[in-house]
Amino acid sequence: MENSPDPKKNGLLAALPETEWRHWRTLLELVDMPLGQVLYEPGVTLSKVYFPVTSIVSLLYVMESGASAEIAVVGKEGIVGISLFMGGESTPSRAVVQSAGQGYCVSAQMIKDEFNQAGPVMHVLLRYTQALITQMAQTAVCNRHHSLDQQLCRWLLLSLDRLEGSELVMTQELIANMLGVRREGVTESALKLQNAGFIKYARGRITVLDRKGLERRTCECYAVVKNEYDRLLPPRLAT
Amino acid sequence: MENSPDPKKNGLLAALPETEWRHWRTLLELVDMPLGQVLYEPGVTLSKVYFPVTSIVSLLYVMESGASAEIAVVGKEGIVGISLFMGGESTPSRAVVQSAGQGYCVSAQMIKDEFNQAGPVMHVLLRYTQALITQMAQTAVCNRHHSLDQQLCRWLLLSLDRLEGSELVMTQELIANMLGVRREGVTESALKLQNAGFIKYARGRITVLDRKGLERRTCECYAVVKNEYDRLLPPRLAT
DNA sequence: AGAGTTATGTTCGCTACCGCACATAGTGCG
DNA sequence: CGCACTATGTGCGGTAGCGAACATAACTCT
Repeated sequence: MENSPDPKKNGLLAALPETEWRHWRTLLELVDMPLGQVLYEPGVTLSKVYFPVTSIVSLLYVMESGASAEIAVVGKEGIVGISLFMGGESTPSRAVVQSAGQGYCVSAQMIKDEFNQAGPVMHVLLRYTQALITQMAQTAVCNRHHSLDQQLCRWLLLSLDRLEGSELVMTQELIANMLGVRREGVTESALKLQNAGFIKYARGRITVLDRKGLERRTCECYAVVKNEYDRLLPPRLAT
Repeated sequence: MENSPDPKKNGLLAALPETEWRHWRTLLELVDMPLGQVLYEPGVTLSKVYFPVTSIVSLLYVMESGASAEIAVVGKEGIVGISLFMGGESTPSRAVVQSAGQGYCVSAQMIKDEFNQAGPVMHVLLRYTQALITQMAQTAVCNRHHSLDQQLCRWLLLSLDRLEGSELVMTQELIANMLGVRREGVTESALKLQNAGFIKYARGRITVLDRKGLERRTCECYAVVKNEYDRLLPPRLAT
């Protein structure tokens, strides 16, 4: 592909020591990840893992009724498919591309082999997994206690952190699916944010105008998660 | 202590291969775990891990406002303190003994050493961690979509699975704290369950009379979690 | 037995969100 | 241009759970 993004734009790949890295380059396959693509289904053994670079992936659980709820979101800081190295090989949730982009793909066998060498790769992946756990835990807390307004702010901020720029391509309908609420509810909350001058949007494009404003309006959950990611996966002197 | 429970009553300890086991016996220290004991606090580096045997431990997040929400529950199937071997050494949540009992305690250094041998101990712990992740994820889903009635059933069943017998020593006030709801709400839901003949209770003692009844009334979340624990940690030919 | 404490039961007004129905406005495509 | 489609806006009745205040009942300690 003409302009492949640097694999080191993915935080986990960037965290590999130089010796590991030379080996890994050869294993990585760049893939396009279009909106809505399902990376894995509940209960199905994974065959690949993905390191998003410009894409964002939602882990979500879809109920028997068809209603859904996002459990966590993975972007350029992480990896999709932790159950492979955790040993379960599958999960009850589904991974769906929430924001189109590219990522690097590695086969199940390779990631397992690398992990099982029990070296730095393993330790990075485990620290990432702990950060992911914090995100899930805080999602549970937030779902319990916070208003839709606050949750929308949190969600926008989490997405923003995983993108270049300040524009999200994302309909309110989709956001509602992720948050597990009504589309109308998202419309109302989004209006409030727009009227406050924090965002502006039109037909599936949301532009964040005032990040600090969102941070002021959201609940503590965002900061808890952010701090934990920063603590566990300190940004390297990246590209 | 006169009548120490068999350490192998803990599912993870029971899953150790015989060779590991002979070594481990010597590391385990039996401890009493009284109701309300805090095993770790948010952000504090853990110094021990706990393998509950007859106790149940809640992992919960306490908000700035003082409100709380349970993230997951750990009993004789698991271990309290995964952040030690995951590499973070601490978490933003708190671990509190929800049902008094005993457990086995191992120092931080020992569990890390054992884990870092990258053998069967590590693999068992990681599979357990994946099961725990599923529980957290499902808690998030349940908090989003299900009624207090259903959540109470789920909570009772999760506790029941981690105890001998069918009596829980637990006030409605405490349950409300765990679920992150009002005490009055728990009273109302509990009344419905009592009127339906599923449970009976009085002043901090809840007796489950009809487990199947609870299973019928709860949401799918309970079964999802239970199945995942059974899949990831198949019961051995234990004591 | 009596007093204080803890656990549970009940009521009331309030709010956020739901489900539904429908209105409006951009966008793409013939 | 005009039509169909998609995204967003709005109104309305219903309800689950909230916060607060208070009632009752059981257990504890002296």
